Amino acid sequence: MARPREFDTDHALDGAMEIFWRKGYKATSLPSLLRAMGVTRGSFYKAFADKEAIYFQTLERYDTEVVSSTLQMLEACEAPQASTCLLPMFTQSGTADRGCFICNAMVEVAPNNPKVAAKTQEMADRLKEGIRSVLEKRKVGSSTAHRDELAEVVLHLYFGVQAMGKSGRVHEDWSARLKRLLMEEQPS
Amino acid sequence: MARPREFDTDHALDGAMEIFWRKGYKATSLPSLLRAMGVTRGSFYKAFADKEAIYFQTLERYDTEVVSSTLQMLEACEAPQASTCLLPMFTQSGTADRGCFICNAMVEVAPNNPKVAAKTQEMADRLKEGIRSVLEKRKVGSSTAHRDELAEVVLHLYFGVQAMGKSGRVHEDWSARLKRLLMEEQPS
DNA sequence: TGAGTTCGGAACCAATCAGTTCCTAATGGG
DNA sequence: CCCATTAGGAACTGATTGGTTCCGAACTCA
Repeated sequence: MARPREFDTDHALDGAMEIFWRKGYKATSLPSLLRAMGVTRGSFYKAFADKEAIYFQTLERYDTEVVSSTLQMLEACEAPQASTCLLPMFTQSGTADRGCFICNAMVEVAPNNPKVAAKTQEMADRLKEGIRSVLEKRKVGSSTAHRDELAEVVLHLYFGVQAMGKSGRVHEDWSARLKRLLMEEQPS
Repeated sequence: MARPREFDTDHALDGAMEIFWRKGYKATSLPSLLRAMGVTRGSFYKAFADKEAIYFQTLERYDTEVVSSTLQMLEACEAPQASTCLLPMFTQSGTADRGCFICNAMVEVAPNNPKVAAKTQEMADRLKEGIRSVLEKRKVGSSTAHRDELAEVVLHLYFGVQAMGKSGRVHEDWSARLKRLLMEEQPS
């Protein structure tokens, strides 16, 4: 019944995610957000409550789209060395110059938004689990506990790379670093 | 000549650094910034140009105060194990709940402010040098190149910890992790 | 003491902020 | 075909944004 939407919700959410990801929460004004979504003010408030609510929805979307595909990539990897599977997470080619949305949300939004804080932690935990699984499958490290510790270290390294990457730091050879970190290669 | 300042510039800068550190750049409104500095509008624009300029000055202050004292702490450390010296960087007790100002600046401000990007990279490099020096002094690792690599890894871990800490993640035993990372202890 | 200079602070500025109201257009069910 | 319901969008809200203007007060130096 009644008049149907003229815009595609998923497409609008993608636009919102893109601009929040690129410019951050505060720096994204409502007009620019609407432009990115291809939606007018009236429709926006009818369909998505308000700015804070849609930000959270874009986080959820990042989880189901970007994080999930990363996990699938890790799961599908058949390389003998764990470092080979994990390396794509350290080459920012996929995320271009926007960095990692989770990292941005953690630093800018999470401190004064408990829901965002909880969601980002949940996503980080999913990533860690994916990393842990890669290590487990290849029996990297000397025990389950050791693998868990290595996964935690790799996860923190990932966020460190993402944070520093936003200031334009060039990433050198993480392939070699990961290999040595995971003891797949002797230090030179 | 002429009327002297009624406020202390350093004290005002400290107030500015504190609020930028805690709330970020965009989220700090001018009124709240002035309140934190204990300065009125007129005096503010006469003494500090504008919001962007004073933000950069607080970054410089963070460098000369916080970063420098961290480096001194690393330099003065006489513990036999490098991990013991580096551990304080991973316990957020010093920075409380504000995280690391450099990390915040990298993620929120650097992408659209080249001066801030360059400054944060410079500070990160200073930190890395401090870490490298700690490792060098104790001959951690198998070579100078290997020590440099480990310093780079520890630096990235530091920023990862800071970023994730802002979402409230609890930090577990980095002491043990650092020990094993720097090969000062065998994995369990 | 007077001239010159800077400070402090209130008032003011246009622009922008997120969010609301309200009316018209479009649609599907009965 | 008509009515209930919802979308679209312009216009408007009050609050807040960062920044400027201006003037009297306070001070130093000659």
